[in-house]
Amino acid sequence: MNKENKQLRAMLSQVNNNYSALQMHVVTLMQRQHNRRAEISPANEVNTEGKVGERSRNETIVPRQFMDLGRASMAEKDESSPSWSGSRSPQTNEDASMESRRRKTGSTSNENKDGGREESPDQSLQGGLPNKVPKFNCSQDVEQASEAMSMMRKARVSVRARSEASMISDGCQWRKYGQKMAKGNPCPRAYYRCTMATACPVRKQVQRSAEDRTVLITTYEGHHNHPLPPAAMAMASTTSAAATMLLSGSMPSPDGIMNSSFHSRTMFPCSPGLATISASAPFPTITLDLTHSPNLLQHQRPNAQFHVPFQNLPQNFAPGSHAFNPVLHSQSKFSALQSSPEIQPPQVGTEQVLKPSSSSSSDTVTAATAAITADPNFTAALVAAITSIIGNVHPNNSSNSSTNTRSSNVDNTIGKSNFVDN
DNA sequence: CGCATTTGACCCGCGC
DNA sequence: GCGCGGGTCAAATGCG
Repeated sequence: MNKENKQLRAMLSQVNNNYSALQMHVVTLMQRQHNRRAEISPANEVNTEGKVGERSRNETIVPRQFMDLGRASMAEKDESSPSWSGSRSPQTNEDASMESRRRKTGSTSNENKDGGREESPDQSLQGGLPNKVPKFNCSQDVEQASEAMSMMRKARVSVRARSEASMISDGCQWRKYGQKMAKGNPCPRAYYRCTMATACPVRKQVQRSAEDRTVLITTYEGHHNHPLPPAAMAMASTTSAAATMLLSGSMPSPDGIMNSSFHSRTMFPCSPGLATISASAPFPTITLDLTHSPNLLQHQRPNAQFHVPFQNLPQNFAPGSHAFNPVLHSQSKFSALQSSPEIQPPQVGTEQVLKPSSSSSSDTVTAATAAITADPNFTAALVAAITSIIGNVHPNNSSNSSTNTRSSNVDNTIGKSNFVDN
């Protein structure tokens, strides 16, 4: 098991490294494309109104597709830093406006009291994606990146798992800051904030399912701004990747597949019923359902060296492809998808089913993330890693009384489940 | 005594 | 404008 763990960790790290390399590549290409567009923009100004609208729509798509890149680029100035958690970034205008919006009630007494509220959400990714990317120079990019970050803060990853405990352990330390009765559910919803760092913006909500009280629904939001212990890394990476994938696949082009004005849900083909996207505005949410698959081992192949789908992506990367169309990329990896009324309560609104498109566009960050997600081997391996890591680390991770309740429950839920994301 | 949790109050967005 | 519901704050309370 330990040996396997080491292997898995090494692979995970390699995956992240590849991801980082890919990010850099993409950002470089984006910059080139942006510069090119800037050069020809005067010609575009004589377009019809419709064309102009279309163009501006495209421009809003780009930063959101690569929101991580934008955030990372702003967060990290020292490109030589190998840090996974990255350095703290300066507060962005978006944050300031968000904060002022939140605080515009006139009460300024605690304006600076709670550092977390002042924190920029443009932290390194939950789970720590490298921030080693070129910096945006154009102020428009910065603006767009800020918007993207704000969206990232809003993106949520929901994990459904069977647990008797009040909270599943994910390796992080959480402090409860509120509890509310939510409409339509007799069980209260608890609100937690990460306390591993003073200003960590990550929050999570924990609530039992109304339909099945044994199911615990944990919803993560935000990105850690501090290094994570291995035990937390697994879950954080998972949720972060899921959020990234969700957002990269849900760009709100007005005529897009996952228009944010829709309530859309999507299942992953590799594991029907295990992962669901619910992109209902303004908080697109991806749900990872760990309650359906009875036995992880069923999904593990003996001697399986899990395949990392995008390991060769940089070579395949083609700037002229659909690389900048997130919708198409989501489509390219979501195949034979179906709606999943049994996973989440039926939602009012339109359900959209993503259909496969031509495969030539399968080499972007979006596709890579989706590919990881869609790989059952990776998924199964990650579950094993998480399970064993939690088991190993647990004795040292006792500072949070809430997480102490984990033990058997977590092992029983996560360990038996088929974890859907990377 | 210090820290975490509880819980009522408050803020804010949204729909009517 | 008003009410509702989700989310957060912060004083009170509990606990080790």
